[in-house]
Amino acid sequence: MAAGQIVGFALPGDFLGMTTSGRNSFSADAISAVEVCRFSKASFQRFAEDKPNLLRRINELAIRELCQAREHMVLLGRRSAEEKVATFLISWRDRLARQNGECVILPLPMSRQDIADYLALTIETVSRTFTKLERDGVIEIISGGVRLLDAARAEALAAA
Amino acid sequence: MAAGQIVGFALPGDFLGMTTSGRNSFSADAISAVEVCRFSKASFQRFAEDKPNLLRRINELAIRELCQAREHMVLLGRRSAEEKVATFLISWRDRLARQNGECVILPLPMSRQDIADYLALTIETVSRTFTKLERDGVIEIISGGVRLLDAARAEALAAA
DNA sequence: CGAATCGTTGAAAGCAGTCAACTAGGGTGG
DNA sequence: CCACCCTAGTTGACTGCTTTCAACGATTCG
Repeated sequence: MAAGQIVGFALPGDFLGMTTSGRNSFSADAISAVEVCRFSKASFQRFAEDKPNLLRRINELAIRELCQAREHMVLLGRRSAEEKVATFLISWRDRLARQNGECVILPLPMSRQDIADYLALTIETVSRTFTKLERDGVIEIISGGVRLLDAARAEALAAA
Repeated sequence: MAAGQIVGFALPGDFLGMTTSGRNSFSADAISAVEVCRFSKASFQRFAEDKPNLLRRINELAIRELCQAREHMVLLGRRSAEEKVATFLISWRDRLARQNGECVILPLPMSRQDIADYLALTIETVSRTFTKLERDGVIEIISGGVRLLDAARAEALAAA
């Protein structure tokens, strides 16, 4: 599917409770092998019925996602292609780091089209921007991902 | 403050529980006279402690906001200035209608700058787009708002 | 080896941003 | 009461970034 809007990439352990809601269809696709735990909304609700701690936890998750969504709005609306891509790389790196520890090589299992949809860019602009970042010595494009050569510069672009 | 990001406009009765969260500062400003009920997060949490119905209700609110935020992402990333403004006008009209019933005259108490920040446009583009919509007979610009002359066309632009 | 898909690159067009001038209202102080 | 200023909004000319359209490489799979 071309030119959709991707609102996020999930990593192992992530909770996707809020992605689909009635007819407001947001769906979830897999870009690599997945194992999922799935609950029906009703039975989950029954399960959580008398567990205020769990409910509060879910609440916090929703609020966190909401804040992220709002951060992402700023990104979509106010940042250049280069800043978008840099921000994407840095936050992707940080999320991976939280899972596997620090690393210089960033695997990017999603397609350029997915990145484009996530950043509200075209696939061509994403590609060009990757190339530009490589020319500038910020990254090196390798098969299935990138090597982050100049994290400081990337962070500067992301923070901008 | 110029060129910020406005994530929403609140109407009477709206719940702003999720707008500020720790250091992720999103703030709320008033553009007309307001009456607010304010709870500290802690005491509200204590109050809601043993009321799963309330917690679930809050949850639904958060999820609704999250979906709206995602819809808004699509708007910010994928729509032209004209579509953005039309979408803003239509959804603003619908929200007003839910409060006061149908109306042709839409009061716009927020400034052009606010609209621009909400739609991730510049004030000039917002102004030009209003003018264009007026030239095309979709709206008439009046003091403090607009008159919606051709709702169908506006809706078409908004749905696009 | 072809076919297909994904990614890269180039050239051109278009939309929104930037910079700047101008208008209209609203409030203040002489 | 009027001159002045200050802000909000409009409009114009121009630039520039991203998109669009198109061709070209690279990799995979039958």
